[in-house]
Amino acid sequence: MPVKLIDIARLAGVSKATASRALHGSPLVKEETRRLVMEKAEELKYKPNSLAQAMATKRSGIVGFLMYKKNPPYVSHSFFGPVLDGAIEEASNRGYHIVLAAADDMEDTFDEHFIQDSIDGAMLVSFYPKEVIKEFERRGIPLVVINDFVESNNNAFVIDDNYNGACAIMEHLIKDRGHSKIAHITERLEHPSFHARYRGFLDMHEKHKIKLYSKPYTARHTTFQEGSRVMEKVLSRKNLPTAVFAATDTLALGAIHAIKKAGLRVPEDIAVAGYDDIAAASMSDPPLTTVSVDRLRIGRSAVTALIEQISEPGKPSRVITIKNRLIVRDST
Amino acid sequence: MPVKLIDIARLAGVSKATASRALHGSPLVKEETRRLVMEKAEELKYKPNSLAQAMATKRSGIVGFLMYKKNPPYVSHSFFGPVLDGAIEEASNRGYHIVLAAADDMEDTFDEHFIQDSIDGAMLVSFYPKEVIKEFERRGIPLVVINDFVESNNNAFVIDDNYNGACAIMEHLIKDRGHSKIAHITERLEHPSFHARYRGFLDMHEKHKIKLYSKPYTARHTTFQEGSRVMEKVLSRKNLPTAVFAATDTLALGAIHAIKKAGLRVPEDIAVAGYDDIAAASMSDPPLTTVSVDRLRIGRSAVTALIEQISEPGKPSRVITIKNRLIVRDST
DNA sequence: AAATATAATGAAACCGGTTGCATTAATAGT
DNA sequence: ACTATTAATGCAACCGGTTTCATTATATTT
Repeated sequence: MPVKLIDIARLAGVSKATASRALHGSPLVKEETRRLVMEKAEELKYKPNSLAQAMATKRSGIVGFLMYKKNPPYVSHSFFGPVLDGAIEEASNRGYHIVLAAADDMEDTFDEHFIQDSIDGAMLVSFYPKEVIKEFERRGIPLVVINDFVESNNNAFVIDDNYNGACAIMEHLIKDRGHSKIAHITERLEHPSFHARYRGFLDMHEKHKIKLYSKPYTARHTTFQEGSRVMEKVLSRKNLPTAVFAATDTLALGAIHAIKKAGLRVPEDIAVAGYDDIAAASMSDPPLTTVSVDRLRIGRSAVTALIEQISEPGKPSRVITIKNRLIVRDST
Repeated sequence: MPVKLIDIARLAGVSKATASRALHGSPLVKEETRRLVMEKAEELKYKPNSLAQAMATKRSGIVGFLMYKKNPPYVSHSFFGPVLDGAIEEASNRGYHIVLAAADDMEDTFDEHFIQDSIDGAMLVSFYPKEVIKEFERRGIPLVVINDFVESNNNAFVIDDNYNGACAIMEHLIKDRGHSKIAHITERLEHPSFHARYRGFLDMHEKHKIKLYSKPYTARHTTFQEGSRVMEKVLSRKNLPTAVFAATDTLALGAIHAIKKAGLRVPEDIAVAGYDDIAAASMSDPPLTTVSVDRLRIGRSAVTALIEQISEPGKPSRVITIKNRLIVRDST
């Protein structure tokens, strides 16, 4: 039923080969012939079958956006969601499509029917084990990793400038607001992002010659409840901090909740700063001071980098750092 | 380089045809042959090329998740995000993949390279014009529409039970809390969801014999800022309401912000209820009373329904209503 | 005008599977 | 033992494009 290449070829009185070439602007066809073919194509509203095309060219125009199945939310995650949004936008502009996949483990990742051979490349978010990255490389699938890094040869890594963001927050607390007893609430420090933020936390203490208030408090997950729970632990100490730097906004919002519940005021008694600038950060009471991570840009850059990897196979690995911005609101 | 069907066929000493049939458990092959083939396939870790397979069977195993380009955010939207999450989960369980597309207008939607002929069906979120839905039907592409409805023959519609949710909120405000001056903040009433919520608002007035406080206040978009701005208009009246029913949580949170800013307390001076139960609703101060819309389930049901439409072409249209739940928190 | 170079075209193979139909092997019937 | 069925298998066409290579039409050179 749908119009096929052979249809317009016949109508134009040429072969499939010529028709195909004409539509791709090959210099091998006479200008006159090309016009004729295009005219007919236009007339019949011909659209090439993308599967057949992918089959023949070994280019599907599809890239994968891979998430870890362990812990939903996937795309409704306050970080991944906007990243995906940016990726969609960029992909759409460049004629690519994004297919989503959530896998349990490495084997699963590559068993995924479509990953196997039908995508031109992939983006990895979440915290994938290093071997997965290696396996992509082994199979020669172009890959871009978001917010993680591992030594390798042919990948791109798009990373928020966590260290500088954390430094900015800390200098704001120390220099602009004069704090010197600052608690740090974070999640798994093994993760590069949290680790970099922690390093900023430490280094600014050193730079401004103030001593640590305490070791970091570690939440089990990045949730409001955990932020609240961990903050309660902080509040149970005799010696309270005057400020809290939470490694994510979600944790920060939980912390604010706990502080208010304890009858203290934010920022008068304890100031709170977060990281990410998620939607809820500007809607909280008080609005949260944080670091705005340009997640849309991360997504866009990831797609851009991926397309580069695709079109220049063998391109050496590189790290793309996305700048962020301190947003001072009323919580500090 | 990758293992092809012909490879394992040769290794097993059979033809491609037999190999293919063996792998699909066709009753045409001898048990013994099948075992041999499967063994070889296992050995070489054979994975069929999904594009070739799609090409031959005219089934790609891909479904589209279509969004409107007009107003990002796409997937980071507090409603669409979780819906997509649910869809991912269900699709993943059933061996389907989801490809994302954002289009500007109808033409664009169908020009989208991949939509054309490579997806088995599609889900429509956002507020698509009716003609788009008709066009899908005309082309015979299985379609599921989320949160909208239009008379048609072969589609499924997955819709939150907006009317009952709104009634629940209103009865809570009226009966449990004794309010009788209730303002309604909403967005474009043309949209079926908002319209149904509004009907609930009206009908409960009638049922409980209380008269309307005012006409609905309409925000230009569903944003915190708009919620706040519109609430300020309400607050500028001499005769203040004792409660506000906002058609979305985002608007409700904006309203709370405006109320607090005006020096009034929530819920003591003015109670506020929202709708959706987005993540921020439980993190606000005070935590928001709202209707929990099971967006994950909406996404899962959409995929389930879509797969049904795909496997039973010509199946008549139906509406699938997803139940919701009143969540009473401290804002009322 | 003939020989040679170059521009356009088409036939056919290919991408990697699935499936209709003809054919051969195995089993059943008499 | 010989034919009639039925069970297994393979050949080849097909899905809808792209691309190599041979071939024909046109232009250039002498």
